[in-house]
Amino acid sequence: MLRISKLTDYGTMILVHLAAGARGAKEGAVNPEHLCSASDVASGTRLALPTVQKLLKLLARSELVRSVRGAEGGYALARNPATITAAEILDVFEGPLSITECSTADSRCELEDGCPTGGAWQKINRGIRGALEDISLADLAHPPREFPLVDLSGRASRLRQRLPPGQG
Amino acid sequence: MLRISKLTDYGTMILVHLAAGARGAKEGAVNPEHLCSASDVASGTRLALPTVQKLLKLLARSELVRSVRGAEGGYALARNPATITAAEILDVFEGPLSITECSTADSRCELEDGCPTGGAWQKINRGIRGALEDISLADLAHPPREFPLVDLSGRASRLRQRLPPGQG
DNA sequence: AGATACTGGACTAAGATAGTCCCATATAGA
DNA sequence: TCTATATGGGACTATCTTAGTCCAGTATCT
Ligand code: FES
Ligand code: FES
Repeated sequence: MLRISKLTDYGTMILVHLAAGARGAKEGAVNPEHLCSASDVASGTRLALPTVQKLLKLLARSELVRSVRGAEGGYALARNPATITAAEILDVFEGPLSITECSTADSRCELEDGCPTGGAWQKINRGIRGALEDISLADLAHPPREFPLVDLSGRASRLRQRLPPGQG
Repeated sequence: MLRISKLTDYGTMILVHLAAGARGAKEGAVNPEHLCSASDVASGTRLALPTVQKLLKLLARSELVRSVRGAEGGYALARNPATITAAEILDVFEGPLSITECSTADSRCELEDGCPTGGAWQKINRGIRGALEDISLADLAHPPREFPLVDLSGRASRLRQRLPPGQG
């Protein structure tokens, strides 16, 4: 149920690597200036290099990761991991697709008139999205810690302001 | 993000039709004895008949719907709509798949050692499932009413006892 | 200049999905 | 008993999506 693609899973691993990899570079403290090359990430995550390259290219086009070209170039997180939400990560890899076809903003559902569910899935979707917006990349990068997986009541998330408009 | 298949969406429409259709048959009160044929459901939901047949066959094999063969036969919900959860519905159509490959019970993930996320998606998945277990088919069948889309804190759902073991 | 490393996009194989169709079986009623 | 009505099980195909690879181009550092 409710699968995400492998690519999204890999992409999350890569993001976590970037979040944690910046730490290992300089004596324990996080160094946002540190750049990881695609090869670095591939060996660090044990994923195939071409796949990592593809995903990093995708990430670099998003707001989440910045890149520096040329020798000694590489990738780094564009923002603090604490301000990157799981919902944003899913948006990058899976697009702004919703749980059902008819709940996307732009697609018009031809069944809507006869549909007896009346947007129930849409509401469920919004609730799930709310939950994902309360989980940050920093949470994902610290597995031993229990992160706050509570409360999908749909109230405004404290991280909401980073989201592009029209995707809720 | 987090798509469910069209078939699952259709299947939910069918279930809602069965839940509501039993009502229309006899003067407003729900009649659990009323059987809907596949053709009834197809015209009621405006879905293609072969697709409806396929989905009803699937549903009949699950615990959610019972069937009567032969002339004057048809389908009806096997249980009260209030005791059927959205999580169960997803299980029927999408199988017990989890949000990521490595979070299913039986599949062993070969990346687990090097995986930096340490089961974060699994926890997210469990939370989402908790939310889906708190939404009943009866909730889905009453769109005007606001149903309780709150609290995915992971505590035991009050409907949990109907779920088959080993899928939480 | 030459090496390094990202950028953009094409491309393919494999798998999942959506939808249809056929034949067998069960039941009710004439 | 015969026939119309329905479900049961499964095969089958076209289409879309996914996963993974590869190449030619561009920017930057030494
Ligand atoms: S199927 Fe599109 S609105 Fe319900
Ligand atoms: S990728 Fe399988 S456990 Fe993380």
